[in-house]
Amino acid sequence: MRKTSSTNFLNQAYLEEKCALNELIYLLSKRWITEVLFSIEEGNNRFSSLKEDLRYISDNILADRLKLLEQHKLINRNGHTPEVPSRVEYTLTSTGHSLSELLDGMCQFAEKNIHFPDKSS
Amino acid sequence: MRKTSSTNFLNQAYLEEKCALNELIYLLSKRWITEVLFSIEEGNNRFSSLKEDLRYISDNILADRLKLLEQHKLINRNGHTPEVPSRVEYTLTSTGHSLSELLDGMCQFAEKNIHFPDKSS
DNA sequence: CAGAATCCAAAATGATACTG
DNA sequence: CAGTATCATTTTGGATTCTG
Repeated sequence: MRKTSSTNFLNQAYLEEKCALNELIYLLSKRWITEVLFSIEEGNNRFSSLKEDLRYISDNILADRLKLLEQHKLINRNGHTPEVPSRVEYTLTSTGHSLSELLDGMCQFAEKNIHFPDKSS
Repeated sequence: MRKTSSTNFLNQAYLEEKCALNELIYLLSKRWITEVLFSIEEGNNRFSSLKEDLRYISDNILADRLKLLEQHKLINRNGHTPEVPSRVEYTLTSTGHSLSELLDGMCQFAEKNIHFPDKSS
């Protein structure tokens, strides 16, 4: 739960309102979220399959990221079949695919242009 | 100071090593950093000028972001003139300009394609 | 002016145990 | 299988005070 009165919170809100870019970056900055997106794109569309692919992710984080991606309409969640117990499938939406392409571009940019210093700061 | 032994840290390192994209996103996710970049591009090339433009930023954060941008060679820091006391100027490098353009593209994408849910989670 | 140092508040991550 | 709940750890942001 977030405190809606802190300067910390207010600054975040101010920046997100100022430009949608900040909200997109805020989403992407959640750890593992791009990996989850890519992994689903590669065909890992089950919770367990994703967990296996992203070895070091923990349950609650994966669940949270899936929820976030779904809320932003980047993935679809198909489940709720009453017969089979808990069989859920995730797939990318068209927006999800677009984002994935955008990220590919960013990745190329990053590899070409960004010089990464040592992290001794 | 970060603990280099925590799973938290190790996962971050793992992701950054896996793809430069994650390192770029990690940089961009630092609050205010894109605003600082844009503000410098718009001609605010002094510490005080930036502080004025980005009303709610605090000194230490601004200083930290400038340092980060410099380390990544996205901005130049011209100062150290012994005559004038503490007159420092910041300008974008060519990579900084490229990044700014990339971010413009991302911003358009964000405004068009991303559906932002309410934050009641 | 352009920060650096210190300290506290807040948020994100992750380990573990549990559930329908 | 696909999560949820709780808790502790780690990291980040920001207010304030100080300095060459």
